[in-house]
Amino acid sequence: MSPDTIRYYEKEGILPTIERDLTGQRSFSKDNLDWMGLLQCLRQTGMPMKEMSRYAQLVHSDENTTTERIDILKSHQTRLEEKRKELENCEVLLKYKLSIYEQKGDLH
Amino acid sequence: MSPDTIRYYEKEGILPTIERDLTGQRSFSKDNLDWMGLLQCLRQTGMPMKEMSRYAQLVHSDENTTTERIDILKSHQTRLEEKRKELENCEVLLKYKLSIYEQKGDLH
DNA sequence: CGCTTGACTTGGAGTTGCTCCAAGCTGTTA
DNA sequence: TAACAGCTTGGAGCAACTCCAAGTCAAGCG
Repeated sequence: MSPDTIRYYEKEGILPTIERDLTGQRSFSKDNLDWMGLLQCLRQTGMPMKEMSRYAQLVHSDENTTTERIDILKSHQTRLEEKRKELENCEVLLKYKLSIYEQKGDLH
Repeated sequence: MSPDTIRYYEKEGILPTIERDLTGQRSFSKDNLDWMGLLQCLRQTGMPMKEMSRYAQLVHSDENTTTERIDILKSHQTRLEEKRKELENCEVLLKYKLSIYEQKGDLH
C-alpha cells in the first residue's frame, strides 16, 4: 500500500488514524498491519470502497454486528466466484488466440 | 457493454466507428461483436486501456505485428496468473474469518 | 562534519475508466 | 394517439487512486 493510498483510506475512515512517531511519520501497530492486509485483500479482489467502509464501521461499532459482517464477507465470496469464472474464460480465449497466432499469424 | 462504454471506446479508438442504420443507431457486425467480446474479456481481467489501445492499433496495422501482439497476450496471461493467486489468497482469508465468526462472533 | 540520497510528510491537482444526465429522436405496443 | 422503451448527443460527475511541489528527517558515505 502506497502512502498515498494510506492517506486516502484514512481520510475515508476505512483506516483508523494511525499513530505517529517523534518525527511525525506513521508507525504501524500489528493491528494496523493486519487490518491493512485484509483491506488490501478485499480491494484487490474488487470489493468497492463503500462496502469496505461499511465493514470498517461495523468492526468499530459497539453493538453486535456479526450477522451483517458475515453477509458482507459471504457476498464477497460469491463475487470471487464470478471473478474466477471471468479469469477462466479469458484464459481459454487467450490460449485460443495464441494457438492461432502460432499457426497462422493473423486474426485479431 | 453499455452504450456509454461503447461510445467511450469508440472515442479512444479501441472500437472502430461502428456503422449506423437508417435511424442513426449503431448496428453491430459479427466482426464488431467478436472484437467487443475480446475487449470485454481483457478489460474485465484487468488489462489497462492503453494496452488494449495498442493491441487495437496493431490489429488494424498493415504491417506484420504478430510478435508484438503475442507479447501483449502472453503478458496478460501472466497477469491472469497473479490475479488468480490474489483470488485464492482472499478466499483463504475469507474462509478463515467466517469460521471464526461462526465460532465466536468477534474479530475484525 | 557536511552532503547526498531516499523515504516520508502535506494539500491539492490530475488520471483512468467509466457512469449518469438532460434533451431529443424513433419504433412498438395498447 | 399516446405512452413507453431504448437509442442518440455533449458534457458533467464519480470512484479510487496517483502524481506533484515543497518541505522534513535519518542513514550512509567521503
